[in-house]
Amino acid sequence: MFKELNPLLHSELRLGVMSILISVEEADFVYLKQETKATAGNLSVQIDKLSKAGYIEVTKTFKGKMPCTLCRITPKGVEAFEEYVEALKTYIYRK
Amino acid sequence: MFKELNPLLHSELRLGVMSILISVEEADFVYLKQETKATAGNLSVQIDKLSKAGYIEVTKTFKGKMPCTLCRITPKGVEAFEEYVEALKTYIYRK
DNA sequence: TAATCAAGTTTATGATATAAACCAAATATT
DNA sequence: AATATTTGGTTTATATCATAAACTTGATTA
Repeated sequence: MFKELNPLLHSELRLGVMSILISVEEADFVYLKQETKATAGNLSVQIDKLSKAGYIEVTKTFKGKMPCTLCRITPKGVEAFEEYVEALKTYIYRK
Repeated sequence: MFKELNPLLHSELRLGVMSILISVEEADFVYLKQETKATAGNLSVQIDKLSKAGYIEVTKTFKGKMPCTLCRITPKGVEAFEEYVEALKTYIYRK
């Protein structure tokens, strides 16, 4: 019947971040903030959760002298996202 | 870019309930409980929220001597569900 | 050198999902 | 007939979570 919705992905902001990362494969904090229209604090917290779950990889570098937090999706993250989409379909395209 | 996800529908159980009601147009409490595998308490709370939002209509009747809570989706509920699905697609099928 | 801005992080809070506990009526058991 | 159990729920308590506000650190500007 219905598949379970991974609670880590069933969150507007985290889903937005994952959605971006699955298509671009690398994005920095500032870009993610712009695209998702999130506040910095919220984004920081949610990036942390995705990172701790092993869904994304976070690298802290510098762009010139400014700090720059780079995010990339991991294979585990890709898998989780795809599973989440499959699960969603059981709610949306119910037969 | 991303469309907002109606928080009332962006909840596993409420989405499940709406998903059922959009296809069958009438279902009772017991059926919804079976299909969603929810606890009665949780289901009761979520049905109440959907009802207060005007997304579903709840009628309390009897089946024989046993109480029977019937739920039907409203036009407003159909619209909200369809909008939610459109919004979801901006996260899932991102161009 | 003081003020402002950029890029984040930490903390506080309010909302939310969920289950546990409860209730009332019907049915089954002794 | 009284008691226990089941059915169909509702109410209440709790723990988690999303979010924004407040803070930090270093760079840039006035």
